[in-house]
Amino acid sequence: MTNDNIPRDFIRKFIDDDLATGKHTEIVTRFPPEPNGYLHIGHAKSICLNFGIAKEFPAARCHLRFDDTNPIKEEQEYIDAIQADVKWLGFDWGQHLYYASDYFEKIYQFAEHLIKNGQAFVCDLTAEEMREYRGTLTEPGKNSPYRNRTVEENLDLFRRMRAGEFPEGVRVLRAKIDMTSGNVNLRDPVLYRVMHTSHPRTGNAWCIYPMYDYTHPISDALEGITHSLCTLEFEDHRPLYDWTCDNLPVPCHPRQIEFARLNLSYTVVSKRKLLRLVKEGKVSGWDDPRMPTLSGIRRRGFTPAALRDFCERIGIAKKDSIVDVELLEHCLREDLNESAARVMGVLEPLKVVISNYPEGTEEELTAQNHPKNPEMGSRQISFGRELYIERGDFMAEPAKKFFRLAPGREVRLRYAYIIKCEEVITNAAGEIVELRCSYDPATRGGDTPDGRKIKGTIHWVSAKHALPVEVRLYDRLFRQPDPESEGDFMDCLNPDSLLVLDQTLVEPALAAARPGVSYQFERQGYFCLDSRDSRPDHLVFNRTVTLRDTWAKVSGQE
RNA sequence: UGGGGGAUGGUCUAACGGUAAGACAGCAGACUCUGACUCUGCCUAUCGGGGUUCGAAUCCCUGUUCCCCAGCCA
Repeated sequence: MTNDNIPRDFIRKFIDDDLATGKHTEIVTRFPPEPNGYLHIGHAKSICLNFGIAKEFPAARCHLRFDDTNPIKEEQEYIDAIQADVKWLGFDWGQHLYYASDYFEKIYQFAEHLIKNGQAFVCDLTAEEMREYRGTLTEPGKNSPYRNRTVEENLDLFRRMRAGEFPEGVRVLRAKIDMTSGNVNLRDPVLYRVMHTSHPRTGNAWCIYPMYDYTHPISDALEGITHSLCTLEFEDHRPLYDWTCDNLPVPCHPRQIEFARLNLSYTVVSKRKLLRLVKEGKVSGWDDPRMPTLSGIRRRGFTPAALRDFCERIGIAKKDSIVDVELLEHCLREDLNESAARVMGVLEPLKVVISNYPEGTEEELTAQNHPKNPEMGSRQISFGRELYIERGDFMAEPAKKFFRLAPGREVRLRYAYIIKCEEVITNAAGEIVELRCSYDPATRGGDTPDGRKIKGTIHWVSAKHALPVEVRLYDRLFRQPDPESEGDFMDCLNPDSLLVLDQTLVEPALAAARPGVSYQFERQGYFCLDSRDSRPDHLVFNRTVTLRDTWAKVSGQE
């Protein structure tokens, strides 16, 4: 039966009921993107819902259908990218890949059916006139003067629309419903408009294209969709969805159910706004690792498993909400903590010379690839007289509760030795440029045979063996939790959302890193190779997310 | 009286007439060769007012408040 681990949201309960009452014996959902842009994390919620249901229920499937009814906005590039994103998220539509454009002929015939039944008419009102006739939210509209054309005239005109006899904008096909309806969507909505535009899939076969409200229920019905899930703003459109199914000889009448779209704190999730970020150069593109697009977060190092877990945890409801990004980060850390191999990388290096370590010698030490998972094995790391540690792991005048390196203090070098800071070397400007330390040969591997407690353990790299790389540190794109609410969202962009470090030194083993594989730089965070800008002679790593940092919280408060 | 939909801790989600639950965040502590992970404990909620009931987040009335809708976009 169904998976007990998945919470029973109201949609799944509807489906449970439909199965229990025998209304349906199989369940069919669909994910219906318009190929006019890239998928973002909001789409992930819908994908996980629709494809998730298909996976959970015994006889169920989910279709991927492109809602390609507006050729001026749609491109093959997006069709390809969307499929790649859905696959990456871990879902499979099998043979069920569809396009609304595949149904154009049927949709057209249905339109003639409506005309013949006196339920649709060709209207010559201009766009502006139609707006005037539509009325307002509080005042009813009035009938178009063309509303009473005969069936014959409508049929003739509509066929000539199809034949390309009219320029764009002069004639449309409208449903004949009710111009006085409180629901504006029912005030004789447009069904077809003329567009002398080539379509990515149908080419120049058509110069009239059906509208979403008319196309969607037909597409759903033709595919045998049982539950047509969409976002809240389509709630008002449901009467039209139902009207369409009720008045056409379609094979079934799917049930449209609406749920709240995903909003995330400190980010924007709307194609229009994301497009603006791209167009105004605030980010490097749709796949900028700071973007909430699937291509962006994939490049950033987010994992499909973390995304799926996230989508499951946020639930499905009808309440407008803003989910805390920290939940997303939590899901990510939880997944990455399990799977990422540990490695050492020094983001901002400070040179350390081990004064009592014999010059010209080096040795190999053993480091665990994952402390909680021995099956991931271990590796050898080189140790020598000259090392680099993180600048932030040394304080000339240590703050209270700071238990890393400071003058006269001891600290453990992870998997290596206990060292003690003997001398601090500064340059003419007074900046610390090097530390002279001594090491305790008895503590090889990091153990303390005498039982002494060393509170601090820090990461390091061997100066001689370290690999210089570029590292990109990302922070949230916006400074406000809800950038969409207050004024122009562009005004609260975080100027520090990207920090590029070019002095970073990492273990040489990272030369073999590949995109899509995450590493934990111990004590720093999770990183992955950048799939776009990294080159063999100039590796670029993206920081996916930091580790939780209690110390930053403590020290930041003082 | 335009139409449609919502209101449960800081955030998200459960409970569907019977002890308001979980997750995230936060706080305090334990553990630790990652100030990570893990573990323990704590904090904080039913929009207001009336009713019905032995008993209401849940049912009724009323008020408040938030969101969506006037594309030949989806």
